[in-house]
Amino acid sequence: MTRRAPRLEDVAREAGVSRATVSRVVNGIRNVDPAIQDAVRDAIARTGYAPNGAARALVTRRARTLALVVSGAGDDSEDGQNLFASQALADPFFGRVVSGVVGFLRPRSMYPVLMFAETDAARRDVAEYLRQGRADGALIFSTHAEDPLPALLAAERLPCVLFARPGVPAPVTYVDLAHRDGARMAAEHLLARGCRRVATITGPLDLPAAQDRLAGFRETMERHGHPYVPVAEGGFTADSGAAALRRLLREHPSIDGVFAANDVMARGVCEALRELGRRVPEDVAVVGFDDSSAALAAEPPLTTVRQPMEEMAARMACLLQEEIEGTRTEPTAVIFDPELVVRASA
Amino acid sequence: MTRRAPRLEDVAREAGVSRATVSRVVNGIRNVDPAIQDAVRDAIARTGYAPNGAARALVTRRARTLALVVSGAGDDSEDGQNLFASQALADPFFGRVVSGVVGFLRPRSMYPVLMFAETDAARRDVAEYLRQGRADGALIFSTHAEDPLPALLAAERLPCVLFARPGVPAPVTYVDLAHRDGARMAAEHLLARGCRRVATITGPLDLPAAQDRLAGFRETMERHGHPYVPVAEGGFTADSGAAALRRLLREHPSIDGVFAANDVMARGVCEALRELGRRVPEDVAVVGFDDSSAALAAEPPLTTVRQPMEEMAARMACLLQEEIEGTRTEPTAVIFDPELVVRASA
DNA sequence: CTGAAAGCGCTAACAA
DNA sequence: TTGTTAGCGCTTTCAG
Repeated sequence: MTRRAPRLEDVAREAGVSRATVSRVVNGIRNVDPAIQDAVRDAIARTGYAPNGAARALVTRRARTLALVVSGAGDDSEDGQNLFASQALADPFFGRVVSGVVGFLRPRSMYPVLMFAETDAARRDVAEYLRQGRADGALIFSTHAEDPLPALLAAERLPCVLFARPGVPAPVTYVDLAHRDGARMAAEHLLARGCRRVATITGPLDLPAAQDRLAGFRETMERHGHPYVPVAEGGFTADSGAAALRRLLREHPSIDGVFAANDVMARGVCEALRELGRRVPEDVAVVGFDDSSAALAAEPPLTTVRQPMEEMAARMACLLQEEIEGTRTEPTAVIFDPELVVRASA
Repeated sequence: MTRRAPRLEDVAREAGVSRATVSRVVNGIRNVDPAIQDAVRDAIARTGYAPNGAARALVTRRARTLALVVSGAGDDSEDGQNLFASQALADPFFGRVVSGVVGFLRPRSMYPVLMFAETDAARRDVAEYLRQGRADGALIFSTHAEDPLPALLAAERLPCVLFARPGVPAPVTYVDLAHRDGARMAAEHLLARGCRRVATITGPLDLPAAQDRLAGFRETMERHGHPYVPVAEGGFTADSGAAALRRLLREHPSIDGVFAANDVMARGVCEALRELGRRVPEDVAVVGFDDSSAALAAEPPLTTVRQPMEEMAARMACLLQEEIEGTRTEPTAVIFDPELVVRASA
């Protein structure tokens, strides 16, 4: 006795009205007699009706679903496909992104579909998924600057919004941070607290964000009379941060301040300093970037440049919706302002 | 000139066959003349056809989508809704789960929809989403034993598979680990390496998994002549692990081995020990549980009981598909075997 | 303000 | 082996 799920028709009969009227009530369209609205709502409750998503999507040409894509730049060298997912999610960055996206979507009864696009095949799958209309658009978070996905989707006119300015220029909407301003804040804070021999550990320099943070930091240091700043390149991982710090100290043993281009590296820096017997912040002050969960997990908690990830991710979803609904047709860029969060490390 | 997306009809005309034939080719159904198959495939390529997901879902009554639900036990006390998502994703556990699920789904051109169910309202939304047929079933990962979601879905006969035996008994399929066996391995390893004053830090004891790990550990210790084992309860967080260790040491200063019921706590234990000037493993050996990313991040890397999360998650997806397709109608339990991974901490 | 009716694009009987 | 056709359940003109 597996009874068929109730349809609009059933509710209509129960309420003594037409399908159209029930549909109007379900979709909150005005111009329906309040009394009838109540009757319909009763009938819905009585029958346990739930509108069929596929039928609705078919006629409205909208899945009411967005894809959340974590995208890399790899080719089809297959192995490590599984690793990509776990590594991407392990980034403390990710939780805040999802939180922001979900915060925007949930009130709209929408939920993100999680996709990984680390190979050519996976990228084609993302495009295919969108073409099938299973998702209306994609929120793209690239781990590499050379990610070909944005261009791929743009070429097919599939709606998408990127996190961060694309490395390969493409007519695409994106959300980004004023990285230079953030780096400036870090520099000024270190100088204000009295640091005079300050170095910086950058992210991978093929990333625009890493370049901008470096440029902003240098700029500000120069303006304050420090034209030469020791620089070491890191890879945004804790180990790479620790290694970069050791390289820096070898050349410049008297460093008293470090700006690391993300919190994860800054945390590595703090650990390395502790091992070397240098106190943070007394001997060396450390400033991170992002204000990710790594900032609080570090010992001591990091002074850092906060990137409002939740709002940025939510805004991405909002921009994507506009693009899907055709409210906006031209690519746009929205740049958020960073904020200095002072904790114990500097 | 926004040309309408090509439909089955267009491909059929292009290939000079009927819609049905194109449909058969698209869906890989036999009994189609190879020559015609080629012609159809050509036509598909020429037109750039992609089957409409909604239309397909409408007629097959299947969305080809699974929900991946992270579920709590909270009520509607609203605040911290956003926190729930980021906290859940911050768990090193999560990356492996997603990796396993995606590994199973991707070859089937399926992708998980990410949902969070930490309040009554959110739980109702999950049920509604399934009732609408926007997803065919749910993979449920509960953070609390008292999670009401499984029972809610089971009552509506909505397909779902749980990670871990439900705290509230319900006729639901689930995947779990032989926790007792895992704890036994930990105990035997500590004893084998010569530890004689061994303590354990448990997870929240309302969780069946935490209870089982404790029981298995005690059982084995007893069998080997250690009827009394100091126990402290933790909360599966690093801080709670460190705190529990300090409590234990206060009562039992000469402890030479600790079994922590997860890696995150074990990591906290290692840090606390280091601060107290005790070496790991020379002074105190530490064994964790899970083999999550925390195990490698710890200093030293943790000896731990591996839980094959990826396989378990993949199996959940598989079991859910069976349930959706009606291949299996009775609730089932699949229990996985743990494995001891020996690293530096014990 | 409400109802009748025409599809949305596809699959799956059933016929040929 | 291929084609014809009847829906899947809903939204949305267009009449009334």
